Amino acid sequence: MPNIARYNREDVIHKAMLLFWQKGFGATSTRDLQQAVDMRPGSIYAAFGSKEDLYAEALKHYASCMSGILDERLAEHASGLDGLHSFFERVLFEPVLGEAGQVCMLIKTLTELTEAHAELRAQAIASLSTMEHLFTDIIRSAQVAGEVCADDDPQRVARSLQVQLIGMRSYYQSTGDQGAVRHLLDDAFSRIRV
Amino acid sequence: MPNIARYNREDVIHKAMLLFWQKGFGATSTRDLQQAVDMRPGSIYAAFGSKEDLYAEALKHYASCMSGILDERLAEHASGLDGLHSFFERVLFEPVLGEAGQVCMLIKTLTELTEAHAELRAQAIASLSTMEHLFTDIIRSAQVAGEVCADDDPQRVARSLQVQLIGMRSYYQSTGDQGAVRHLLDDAFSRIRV
DNA sequence: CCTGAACTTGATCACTCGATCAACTTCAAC
DNA sequence: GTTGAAGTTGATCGAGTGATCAAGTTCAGG
Repeated sequence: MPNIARYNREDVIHKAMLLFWQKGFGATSTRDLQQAVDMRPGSIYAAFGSKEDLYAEALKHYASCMSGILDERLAEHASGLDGLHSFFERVLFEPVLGEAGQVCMLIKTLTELTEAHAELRAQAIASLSTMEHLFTDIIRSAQVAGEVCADDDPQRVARSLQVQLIGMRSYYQSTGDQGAVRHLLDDAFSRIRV
Repeated sequence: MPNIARYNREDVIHKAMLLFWQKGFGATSTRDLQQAVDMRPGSIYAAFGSKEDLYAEALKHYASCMSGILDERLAEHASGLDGLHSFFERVLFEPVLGEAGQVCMLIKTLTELTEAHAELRAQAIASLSTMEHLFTDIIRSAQVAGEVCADDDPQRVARSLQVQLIGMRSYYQSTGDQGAVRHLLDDAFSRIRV
């Protein structure tokens, strides 16, 4: 089997993710993608099948990045709750692209797409669910460690945090008011600490 | 001045809003609009100028509807906090269109559009700010009435509620889990009640 | 009746979209 | 060096886009 692809698949997916994340699925044209990843249409379609398939890869990559950042922050803190707090800070205030905070790509996907793209929606929903479970495990451990009130339902606490993160990212992207979001973030965590 | 428009402007704006809200700005074609409001392109452009101008009207109408619902719920409850709670319930669980809850149109606008549509963004941001101020006034009154802890900053409480509403609407639209959102909503209000 | 401005219509414009494909290039295997 | 499959290229496809406009329709004022 001669000749290997001239492009780096992971690099291409990463660049496509950044563009899709920024502009959304519909507003990103295949021409935009061609320029961003420096590939011609034939190569892109040979490698990924369709615009939708490439978006699916980008979405998978996004979810994987988020999990990676969470793991990283958990490893940096002895306390799971501190690690989670640090993850929220990272996601809100140290954006991967652009200046202002970006809305979660999973939420953006679900907000933009209808049932005409049911597979992409299902994929985004599954990733959101995975994140919620990760949060729930962290809260449960924090209860064992005595950081969170043991009477609270860990799933409800985790869900509330996820909803607040979603809201804060939207709010921050809209207003750009970092001070306000800082308060919102600190309040959210101080409420669940014992 | 002979001959008056055959269409009802408010009705047309309302129908356009429903379509724009459901599909988003970019995914709504002028043909879709023509069918939805039963007008031909020339009439629409004569009456509204452009797709963007019509969206602006739809956005204004949306914000006006939301304010109207809030006023309505406040009038129905002696307690401002109860009225606000009722408003949240209405917005989350009694959607204007479709079955599942819809994401806030203001947030959807800000999530979808880039600085290429700066005016629409600015309009959405202004409407969000107006809602936050309305919430803040309600919280302030609730503090006077002894329903909310007087030590809390009313703006921060209002902002937190708004962020949680944004998050809950996104979460509900994604998961469809009404029970979970009910808990989130009740928790959000029970946290600020004295 | 007419007149004529307001309004409506549907064909049409220039353009962009996602996707395709025949022609071309590359290079491991022999 | 030759082969041939993998990979690449850019022109191109048909469909759909937002917007325009000449022609047609409507109806209050005279």
